[in-house]
Amino acid sequence: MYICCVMMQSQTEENYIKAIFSLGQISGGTVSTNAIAEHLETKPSSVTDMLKRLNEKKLINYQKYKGVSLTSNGKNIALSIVRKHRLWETFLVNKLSFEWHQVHDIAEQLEHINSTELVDRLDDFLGNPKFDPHGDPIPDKNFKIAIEKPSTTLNTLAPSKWAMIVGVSNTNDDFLSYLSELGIGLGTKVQCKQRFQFDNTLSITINQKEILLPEKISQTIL
Amino acid sequence: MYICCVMMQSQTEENYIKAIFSLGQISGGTVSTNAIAEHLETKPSSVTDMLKRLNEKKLINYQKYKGVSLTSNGKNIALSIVRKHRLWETFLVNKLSFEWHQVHDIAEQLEHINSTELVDRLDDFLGNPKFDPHGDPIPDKNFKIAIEKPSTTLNTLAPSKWAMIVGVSNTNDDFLSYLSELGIGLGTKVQCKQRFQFDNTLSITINQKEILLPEKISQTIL
DNA sequence: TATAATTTTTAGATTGGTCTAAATTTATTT
DNA sequence: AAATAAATTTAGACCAATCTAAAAATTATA
Repeated sequence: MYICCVMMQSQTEENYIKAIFSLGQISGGTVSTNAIAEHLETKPSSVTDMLKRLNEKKLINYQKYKGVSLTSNGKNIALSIVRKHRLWETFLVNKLSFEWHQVHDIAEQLEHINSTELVDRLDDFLGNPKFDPHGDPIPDKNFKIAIEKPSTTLNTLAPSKWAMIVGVSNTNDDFLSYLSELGIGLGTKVQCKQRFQFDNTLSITINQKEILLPEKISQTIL
Repeated sequence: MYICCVMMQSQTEENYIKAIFSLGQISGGTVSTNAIAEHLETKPSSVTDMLKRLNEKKLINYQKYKGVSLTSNGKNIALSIVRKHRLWETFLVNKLSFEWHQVHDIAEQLEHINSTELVDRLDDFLGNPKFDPHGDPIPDKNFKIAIEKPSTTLNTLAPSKWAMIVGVSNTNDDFLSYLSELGIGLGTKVQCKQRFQFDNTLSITINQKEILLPEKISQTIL
C-alpha cells in the first residue's frame, strides 16, 4: 500500500482542490473554470491563474479551455481534507455539543490544520466513526470511504410508514437551521401522515407534531 | 465589562503580536525590532514593515527607532491567542494522549482558529482548566489570568524532601522529550536524595530510580 | 566630541493571490 | 458557414508579506 506525500499546500490551494473534487463528484467528468469561480466566489481569471499553478505541481490535469480534473495526488489531498473536515464536524457535534448547522464554518478552518498524527488520534478519540453528523462518509487513514448507506429520500416515503433521518443532500446553513427549528435532526424518527396528490406535498409527524413539507424539501432529506 | 473586538488579523499579524507579547513579558518595557526578527526567524526589515501596519491598525505603540509595545487592543488579541494555544495543548495532552513535548507545533496552528464559541466550548469540555500541561496559566473568557502557582525551582529542594513537578521554565522540544525519557512529567513526584556541594548537582529519586541532575537543569523545573 | 559599531529603516524587487478590462477560443444560432 | 454569445485566458495592476542591499539614526567607544 502506498500513501502519497500530502504536504505543503497553502490553504488557498487546498480550497481549490476541494472545490474541484466536490464539483467533480457531481459532474462526473471535468470541471469548468466558471464553475470553480462560482463555487469559491471568486473571478474566473483568478481561477485560471491558480489552475496553472496546480498544474505545475501536478495536482490537476489541466489543458487550456478544456476543463480540469484531479490527478491521483490531487485526489488524495482532497480526500485528506474531506477526512479532516468530517472528523472535526463529528468532534464539534459529539464532543462539544454544537448543533448540526453550526459546525460547517468552524470545520472549514480546522480542516487545514496539518498533522497526520493529530487527525489519526482524533479519529480514535471519536471511536473511528464511519459517518459524520450530516450522514456523509468519513474516509479512513488510507482514504478509503465506507460504502454509502443505502438511503432513500423522504419524498418516497409511503403513507403511515416510519423512517429515520440519516442525512441531507443540501448542507446550506440556513436550510440546516430551518430543519432543526422544525425538530428535524440526525436520527429523528418521522412518520408519513399523508401525501397530497396535486403537488406531492408531504404531511409528516415528528414527536406528535404534524408538519407540511413541500416536495422540494422532502427530496433533500435521506 | 467590555470585551474588545478581536477579529480579522492574518495569521502572520497574530504571530507578530504574540511575539511582541511574549518578548514584552520578559523585558518588561518595549521590544526591539531585532529581538522580534530573531524570535520569528525573519529579517529586521520585514519586521519594520509589519510594525508599520500593526501601528496603523492601532494594535501597537510604535515610534521609529524607539521600540514597540502592545496597545490594550493588541494585548487582548495576544491574550486570546495564548488562551487558545494553552486550551488546545490541554486538549491534545488530556484528551488525545499526546506527550508533553509533541503538542507545541500543533497548538501553534490551532491557536489561529477563529471562533469564540469554539474556544469557550472547548474550555468547558476540558473542565475550565486554570493551567496547561506545561503548568502555564490559561486566561479565562475575559482574559483574566489565574495568579501564578507559588512554585519553586527543583534546585532548591532540600535532601530527603519530596516535591511534585508542576511546570518547567524551558519549553524547548528536545528538553521536554529529554525530561520524559528520564520519567519526569507533570505531576511526577520526586525526592531529593543528595546535593553535591562542589557543583550543586542534585541526586533525585523518581519511581525507585535514582537520577543525577546538573544544576542547570534542576533550575528550570518547578 | 568625533568615530566606529550597531540597530533600524528605506528603497526596490519578488512571490502568492487577487482583481479589471481586453483579447481569444469555443459553443450556439441563424 | 457566418455571426453572435458565452466561456476562458491574457495583460497589467494591486496588496500582503517577504527579501537584499544601502542609507540613516542611535549607541558605544576611543
